[in-house]
Amino acid sequence: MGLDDRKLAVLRAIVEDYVSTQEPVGSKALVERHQLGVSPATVRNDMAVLEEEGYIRQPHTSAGRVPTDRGYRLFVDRLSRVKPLSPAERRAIERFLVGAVDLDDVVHRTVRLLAQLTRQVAVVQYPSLARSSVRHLELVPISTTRLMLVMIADTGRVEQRLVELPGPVPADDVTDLRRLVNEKLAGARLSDTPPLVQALVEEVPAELRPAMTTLSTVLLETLVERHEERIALAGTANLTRGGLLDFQGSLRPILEALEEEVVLLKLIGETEPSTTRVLIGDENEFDNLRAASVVSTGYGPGSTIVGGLGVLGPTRMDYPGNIATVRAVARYVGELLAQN
Amino acid sequence: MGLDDRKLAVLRAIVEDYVSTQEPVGSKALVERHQLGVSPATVRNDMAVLEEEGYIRQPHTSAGRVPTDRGYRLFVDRLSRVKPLSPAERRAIERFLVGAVDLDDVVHRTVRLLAQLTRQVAVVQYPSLARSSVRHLELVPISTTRLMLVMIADTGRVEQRLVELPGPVPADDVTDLRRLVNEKLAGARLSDTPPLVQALVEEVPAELRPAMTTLSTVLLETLVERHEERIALAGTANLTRGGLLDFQGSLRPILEALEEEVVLLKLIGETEPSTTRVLIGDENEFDNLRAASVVSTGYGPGSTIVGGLGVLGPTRMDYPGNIATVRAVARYVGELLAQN
DNA sequence: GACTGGCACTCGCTACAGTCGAGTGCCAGG
DNA sequence: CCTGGCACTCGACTGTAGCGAGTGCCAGTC
Repeated sequence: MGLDDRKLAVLRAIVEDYVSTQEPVGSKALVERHQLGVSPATVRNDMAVLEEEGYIRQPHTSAGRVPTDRGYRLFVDRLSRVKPLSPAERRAIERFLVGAVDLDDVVHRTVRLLAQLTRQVAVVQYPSLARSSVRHLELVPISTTRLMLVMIADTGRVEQRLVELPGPVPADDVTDLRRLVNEKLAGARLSDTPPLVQALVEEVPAELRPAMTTLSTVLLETLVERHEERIALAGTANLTRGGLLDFQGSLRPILEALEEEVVLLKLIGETEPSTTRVLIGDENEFDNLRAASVVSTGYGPGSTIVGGLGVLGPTRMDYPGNIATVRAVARYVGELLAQN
Repeated sequence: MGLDDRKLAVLRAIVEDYVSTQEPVGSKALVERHQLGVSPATVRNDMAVLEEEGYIRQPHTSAGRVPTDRGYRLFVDRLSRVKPLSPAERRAIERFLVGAVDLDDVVHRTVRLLAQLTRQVAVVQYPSLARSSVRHLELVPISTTRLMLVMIADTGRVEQRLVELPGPVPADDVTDLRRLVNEKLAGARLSDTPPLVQALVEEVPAELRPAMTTLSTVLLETLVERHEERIALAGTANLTRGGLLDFQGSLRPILEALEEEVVLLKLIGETEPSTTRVLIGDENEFDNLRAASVVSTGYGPGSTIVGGLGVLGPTRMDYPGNIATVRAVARYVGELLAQN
């Protein structure tokens, strides 16, 4: 069944009013606040249709209407335009991100910036190792039987692992190992390394074989197979705005979900094309988040994508504004990464 | 004014009951649940005195008594014995911490373990750089004018910074720089490095001077002066247990405080002797946390202390249990660090 | 056929009165 | 110094009533 333009305008008005007032909106208030050009009674008829179609609902019989998840979906897809950022916001983004000394620093600043601009919970995934290439591998002797393996990725990520060698390895051998490993692996995408590492173990001189074997095990198991993803989070205090009306009274499930890296990664770390993704309420696969919406997108230097970032908040959120902010921040971060 | 033994027993009973039931406790319930050997009326008289002295109070005129912050303080100082951990808890700690591959991993596991055992918010400070020594400094060329400086500390921490060189530096010079820097700084406490770095810049051959100068700036400014502290957090969902009765209805101030690293560091990152510290309610210097208590202690390999860890929860918490758990976990972590 | 004004109806919210009961403070007596 | 008894307080809960925002429906108008 088709909805004519006016019904769509009514839906849009309901969403906008509800988002800003947080109260069910009635037909009378609607015609007063928006130039719909019709009477409340007409609006009521339209509302009845919208309700029948599942776009809005009444919390109680004698209350105004509230958008459903489906209503928000329609609003996002067809009724809203991405708001351009205000100059103040643009300046804030630049000011915030300039002067980051370090990948950690970039991620940290980004996540706080996002939380501050959107007034929601912000989530930023560190550049994924799976999509990084090896820039350099460093072996630092800790003792004769211990090495610290430091991997520097082209995305700026640095990971380290302690390697317990099967026996003592002299300093010269460590130098050889370092050279060999770098010759073979530097520049390779992390996902392409397994066969290379395999080859390394086989080609290596006999006396280095045992050390190289344990080294390769650590490398493959802790860096490649379970590719270590990291996540930064900020703005959880924003969940308490709207005083428990959002999230039907309990922050518990939300806070629990936010503690699970796996969940967050699923939310914002998707591969997908570079479009912005919006998940509304029960579209979400996690029960804990059925009262929340997520706006996320990928970021990376140039047009490649190395990680995701986004915000999470009540379904009653300012979608156009948040979408715009998330996109803008992702773009700036991408530029920042491209410079390094 | 002195409190006799029975009054103290009454206070202890009130604290214990209130902590477990979360409801104001009355005189009748008290004599039923504890073997005090006296009648409710007597208990009432004792309560009146305790209230006058500020150890307990009545939420409403016709309600039972609730401990005040001062009452908890007395309880913690004089009325409670540290609970020995159950074997199950000991096993949990060992099981949880065995198999950590990495300092990050240790800290991560520790903070989750603490949150799980105490059912409170857990906070763990990474080993402080200020109390670490330099184990090794690595310089990785990124381009001819860029280096990645990687510092590995004896505590296992690894920090990296991008260094923009004033001009191109050939590979051999980087090797020289690396050697010089390590000869001078390896083994030094980070806090002792400034004069050493100063000397380095002066001693270095003229052609390396500019590079060494920028290098030393980065080193001193980002690693020594503003000593980068890091913090891990877990268990925020535990704040919602006790359904908003704790924290007088709003998690907001607590969540805000937990987002401020500075605040957390002040809470758990104190120098102090190796005793366990308990901050109760308004003893806390931050207004946001006046409804919360913190139990914290230092940890480190052997008897030295390299960082702090602890838990944060409502003033109505199981102090003896949490103190025991915090201590035990700190001890295990210390042992773990000593092994590396 | 679409829109509008009018009207009866629903139902959550608030205020108010009344009851109940847990808990207290006090006092006289052991 | 402790205890049992007793009057009192006051929050929690219940039921009732009135208010008002908002609705659905219908007959009338353009």
